[in-house]
Amino acid sequence: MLDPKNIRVRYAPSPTGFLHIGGARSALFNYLFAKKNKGQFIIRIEDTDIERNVEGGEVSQIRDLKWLGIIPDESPLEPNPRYAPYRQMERLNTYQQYAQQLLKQGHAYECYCSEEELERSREEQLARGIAAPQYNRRCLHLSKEEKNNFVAQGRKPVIRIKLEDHLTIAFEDMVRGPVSFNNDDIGDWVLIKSNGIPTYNFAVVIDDYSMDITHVFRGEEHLSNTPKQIQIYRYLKFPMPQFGHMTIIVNENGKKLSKRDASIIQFMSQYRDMGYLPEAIFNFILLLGWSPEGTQEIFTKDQAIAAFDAKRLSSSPSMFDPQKMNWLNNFYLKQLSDDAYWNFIAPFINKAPGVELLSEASVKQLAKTFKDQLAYGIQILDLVKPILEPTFNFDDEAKALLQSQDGQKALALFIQKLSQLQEIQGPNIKEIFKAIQSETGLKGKPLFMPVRLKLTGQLHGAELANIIPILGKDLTLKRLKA
RNA sequence: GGCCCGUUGGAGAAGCGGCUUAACUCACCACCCUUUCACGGUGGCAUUCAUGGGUUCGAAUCCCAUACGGGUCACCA
Repeated sequence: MLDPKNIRVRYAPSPTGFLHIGGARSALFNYLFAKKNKGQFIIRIEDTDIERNVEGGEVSQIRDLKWLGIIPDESPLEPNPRYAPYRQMERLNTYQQYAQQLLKQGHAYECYCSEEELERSREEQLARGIAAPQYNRRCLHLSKEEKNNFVAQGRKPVIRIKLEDHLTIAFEDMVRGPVSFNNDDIGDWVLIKSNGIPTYNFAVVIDDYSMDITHVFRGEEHLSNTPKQIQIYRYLKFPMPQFGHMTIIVNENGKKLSKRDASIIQFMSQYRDMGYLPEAIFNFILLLGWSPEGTQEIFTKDQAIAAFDAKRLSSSPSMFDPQKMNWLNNFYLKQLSDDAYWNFIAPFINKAPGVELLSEASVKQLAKTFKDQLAYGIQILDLVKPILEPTFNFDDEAKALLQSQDGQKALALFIQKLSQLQEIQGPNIKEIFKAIQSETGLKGKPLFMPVRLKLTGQLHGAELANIIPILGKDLTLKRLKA
């Protein structure tokens, strides 16, 4: 029996791939809804497409979800005995049992049509001008003899549902409001495939019922599946959960993000590998298709749970904006303590070519220098390159500065003063520049740029007073004299 | 094509009949800070809510039509 006071929701991925943005978002909103209502969030694995399942799909999905902070109360790895098992391929008996019941009640029938026959019928209908061809019910009233004939031919039947004709199926969608479909636009679809495995639309109903799921938030692509499922609920007299269909996330062309879409990085593991913080991704997808009541944009997990309200889920599609994602990640990065930041950035910066020239303390300093502008972890490699492994391709402006009398004078004086310095520290470097300025009257670009150019090959970059102590006296002088 | 859903600035969006000549955030632009870059700060950026009708004293907000976009029509989920 459904207990309306105990909210149970689920995220039900098929292990045909790794966790991507769309999946993470479905999971997130289900999770928030559960936690907001003190209910349970469940992960169920829909692995009935045995052809497309991939190795490690299930494990990585659960791992990546947990990384994001989306922690299941129940999953194949942490089952509640009352509801286990959590993989559909382990629940085959249950589906079979209900399919037999439907068969007995006359709400389903065996169909022996071959793929070719189905295809032919489809083409015929198309030729007759029927826009949405559907199953022609050829096998609806098969005699025992006809069945035996098919079996003798070695055909294996599927089980199809017998839809109630002319039935309008209406429901209240938690995101979209009232929605209705007519059964006449749907054909008798397959419940159990000829290999004995249920189709998605059948298995979800049985599972959502068996697992006492009360609310279903899923992607818009399932909206037109819902009437099919509701028909099963009616036949089996199961209490229905509430449905809410969230919009899809689209790419910059306005199309649904497909797994093959190269324009946007969409797998969680890729974001993790690139150095995005789980909190930032959590926060980012939270705001994709949902908005809070006020103007708050930064949400911790607990704040998100407290603020979450399914009524504020958007019904128009949203585009994934990598720029805002970067902004958010940078925001969270800046919040990190120095220690936490170092723990985060070390694996990235330690891969930078040339890093071996520096002591760990210097590398730490170097990383810190870029903390405020870093969008994501591996970006540190680009930022650090001019310092650790500069290339010297000077443009005209740079050449002019280096060759000018003022520039050469400033550079020479800098080298001289730096050589005499005992301890290289930021304030000392600043003092040297000040001294040169008062001795020569030079300022601005001619004063600073020659040193910067010889040191990093760039006209832009982090403050010299920060960089030079990191590189140390020897390395600095070597580059300046080169 | 049938069915279903959607349409507020470059992006995410608030707005739910008068308080709106439309919040907030990202991006963009300008200025300030600054040797430069970045960070930070200040300001600018939709007289208009896809279009056309209607309802109303009054509409982005309600209704209808059109256009455009998307989802779905499998023995995939």
